[in-house]
Amino acid sequence: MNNGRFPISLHILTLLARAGGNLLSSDFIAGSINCNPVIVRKEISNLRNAGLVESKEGKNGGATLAKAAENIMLSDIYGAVRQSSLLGNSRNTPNPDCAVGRDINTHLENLYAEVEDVLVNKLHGITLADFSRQFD
Amino acid sequence: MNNGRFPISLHILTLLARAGGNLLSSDFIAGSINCNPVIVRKEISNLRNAGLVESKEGKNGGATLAKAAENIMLSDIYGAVRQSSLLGNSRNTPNPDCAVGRDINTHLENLYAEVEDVLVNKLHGITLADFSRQFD
DNA sequence: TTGTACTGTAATAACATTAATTACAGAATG
DNA sequence: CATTCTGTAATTAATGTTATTACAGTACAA
Repeated sequence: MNNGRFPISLHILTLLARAGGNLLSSDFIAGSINCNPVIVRKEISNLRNAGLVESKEGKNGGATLAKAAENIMLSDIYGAVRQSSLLGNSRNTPNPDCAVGRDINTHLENLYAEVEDVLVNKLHGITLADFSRQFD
Repeated sequence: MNNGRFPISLHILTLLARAGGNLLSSDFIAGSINCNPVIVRKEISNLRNAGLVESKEGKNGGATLAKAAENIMLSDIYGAVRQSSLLGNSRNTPNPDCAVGRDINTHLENLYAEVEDVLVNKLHGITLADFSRQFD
C-alpha cells in the first residue's frame, strides 16, 4: 500500500467526525486535504460501500458519518482501502521448476496473513474518535 | 510498500540459505525469481550494505549469506528494503489553515510508528532459517 | 419551475514509481 | 588472456496513481 488512500480516507473521516453531524462537501474536504474533489468523492463512495459514511446529493448535500466515531475502528478504514498485500508482491510468477520458486508465493501469503493479522489487531484497538480527539 | 523489494529480497535470501554456503550467481537467482539479473544484483547490493549477504566478483563469483540464517530476522530484511511508510502518505501537503490539515501529518506519523512497531516485532520473531525450512 | 449547488461516475491526461534493458568497466579464475 | 562473473549508471518500458474534464442526475430554494 504505497498510495494515499488510507491517509486520505482517514483525513476525510476525521473531518466528518469533527463536523458534529453536519454535511461536508467534497470541495470543502478537498480543500483541507489539498487534492482534487473528484478524488474525495471517489473515496467517499468507497467508504459508503464500506458502511462508514452516508452522503446526500443535491444542493446543500455532502457527507457525514454513518455511525458514531466511537464505533469506527481504524481497522475498518484499513479494510475499506486495502488492495495489495502489505509487504508487496513480485510482478512475475517465479520459476515452477525451482523448489523455492514453486512454493514461495504460498509461503509468502501465509507470512503476510500472519503479519497483517497483528497489524489489523493493532488498528482494531484505535477508534476514529480516539484519532480525531487528538486535534482538539 | 507496494513494490516487490521485500519478496524479492526474501526470495534471494531463501535461495542463499538453502545453498549451503555455495555462491549463487545473479543469473541463477534471477531465473528462480523470473526477473532481470540486474535487479537481483541491485538488491544484493542493498542486502550487502545491510550486512546480510556477501558477494564475490569475477569468474565463479556470486553471493552468499553473511551470517547464519538463524541469525537473520525477517525484520532485518524489512529494515533493509523499507522506504515509504507502511500505510502510505498523501502526495500533497494538507491545508495549514485547517485544524485537521495542520496537524494530520504529525498524528499520522505517530500512528504509523505505533503500527510499524507491532509489525516489526512480529517479523523479529521469525528467522530466515524458519522461513526457508518450509521449502524442505 | 427554474437556477443553483451539490453528488456520482466515466473517460482521459498528467505524473510518479517500478522494473527491464542496455552498456560497459573491473575483478577473479583457469 | 579469454571467459565468466559482479557493480553500477543510464535509459527505456511498463505500470500505477492522481488530477482533470465532462456531464448526467438530485435536491433545494426563490
